[in-house]
Amino acid sequence: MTQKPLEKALPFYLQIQHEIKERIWQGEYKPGDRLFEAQLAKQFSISRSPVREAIRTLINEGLLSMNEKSQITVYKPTLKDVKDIYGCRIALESAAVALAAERATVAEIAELGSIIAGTEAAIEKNGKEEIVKWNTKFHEKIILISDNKRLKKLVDELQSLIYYYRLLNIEGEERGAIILKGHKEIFKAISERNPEKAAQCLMEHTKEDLKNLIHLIEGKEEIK
Amino acid sequence: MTQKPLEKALPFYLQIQHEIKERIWQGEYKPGDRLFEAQLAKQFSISRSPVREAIRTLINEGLLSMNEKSQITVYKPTLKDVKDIYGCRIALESAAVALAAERATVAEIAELGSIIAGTEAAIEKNGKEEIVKWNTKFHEKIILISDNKRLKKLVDELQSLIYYYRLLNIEGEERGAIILKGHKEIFKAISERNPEKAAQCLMEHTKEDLKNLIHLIEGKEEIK
DNA sequence: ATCCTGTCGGCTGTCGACACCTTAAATTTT
DNA sequence: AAAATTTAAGGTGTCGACAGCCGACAGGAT
Repeated sequence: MTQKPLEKALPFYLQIQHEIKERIWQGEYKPGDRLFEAQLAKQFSISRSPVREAIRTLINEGLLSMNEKSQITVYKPTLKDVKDIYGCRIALESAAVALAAERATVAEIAELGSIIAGTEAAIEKNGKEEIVKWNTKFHEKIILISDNKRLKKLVDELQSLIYYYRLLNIEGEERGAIILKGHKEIFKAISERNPEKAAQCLMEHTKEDLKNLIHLIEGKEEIK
Repeated sequence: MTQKPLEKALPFYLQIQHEIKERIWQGEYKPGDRLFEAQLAKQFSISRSPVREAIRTLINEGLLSMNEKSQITVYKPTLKDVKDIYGCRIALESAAVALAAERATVAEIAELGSIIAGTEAAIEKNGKEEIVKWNTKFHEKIILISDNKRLKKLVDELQSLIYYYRLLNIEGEERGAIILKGHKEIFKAISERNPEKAAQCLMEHTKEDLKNLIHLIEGKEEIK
């Protein structure tokens, strides 16, 4: 009789890591903000060691950056950076969708279908938060179907770098509808088992996204 | 077990990081080998803190891995892993080469040409080490031309994960020639400013590489 | 002999302290 | 008053120590 293993509290350095990431995503720490080991340690009432480790990991993931003088700041994407990241995402995700179109099981295709249904419902209600959630789900599902963990990790990391803009991207009246249209095309191509077409659709869909995003960013003048 | 003296210039944790990476690449630490913080610290005559940091970073880069019990081992790629990694590389590098074909300057194309010349010379001399070096240079140059730092970082990391096999891949009589042929085709496509063709060539070239690599790995039965 | 259980040693997670570097403020010098 | 030099403060890099967890081993009970 197997006994469920007792849960062990996560080590501090992991908890801190998640907490800092959360704060960045929530906008509590803004791009360019400087962070201090000692200060964080005091805040969390722990020593600097776990804080240091957490920071190191986040630097590796790209969410924090360290200059020559070892000063830590919150990652601040430039416009070129956003474009570069999207370039990578397009490359990786279009490869993923091509794989998905080849190897998706009937059940998996059905799941994708229900995600699209969910998106439609969210658009009806005009729940922007929710639309974003379904949108994310759709892309994640495709990567899952492609069954390539390495690919998933890379996309996840890229995604988290521009998490700030996730919500931005459904500003504008028709964004939800446009995104849905793109997803439907991709879905169709997968259903038809047409890898090239699926990749093509996704590429256009994502480029469209990027274009919109750039437009919004330039409008806001928040990054140059 | 004397240690070559550590330079004072870089912080310890960086030196250790490089040293460990080097040892993995040199085969001193083999896939699956376990590493111990305290032991390494003693070897380098420093405390555990910098060692810990170095290990953390290498874990993030994927060269080391940590199990549930926090034990550190050298990354051991599975066959599926190698395939996945190549899948990512193909996606990223073919995107890179397409960009390169669009925006390469005349000077850059010339540089690529001289790299190919270097490869030919190396093949003449049958210098396997050297062939590998030129091969790497060719791929790196393309990525540089594509002018996408993010892409470069991702490819570099993937590359380092299977660094073990860099030499493996030119085993076999005609490998050098085959690789060269692939490079020439890619080069031609870039010269013609044909992104699609360039991407197509690179994809086939890399798939060919993977196929050969899998063959060799399966022959050696070193990883399953 | 087999099975428990208490003990020991090894290893990681965390801590507090200190040395050192950089930057900015304060003081002296011309 | 401006420039140069010293001093102070704030932060990072490194250290040695300790606690908790885990596996190995040994000795006693069945």
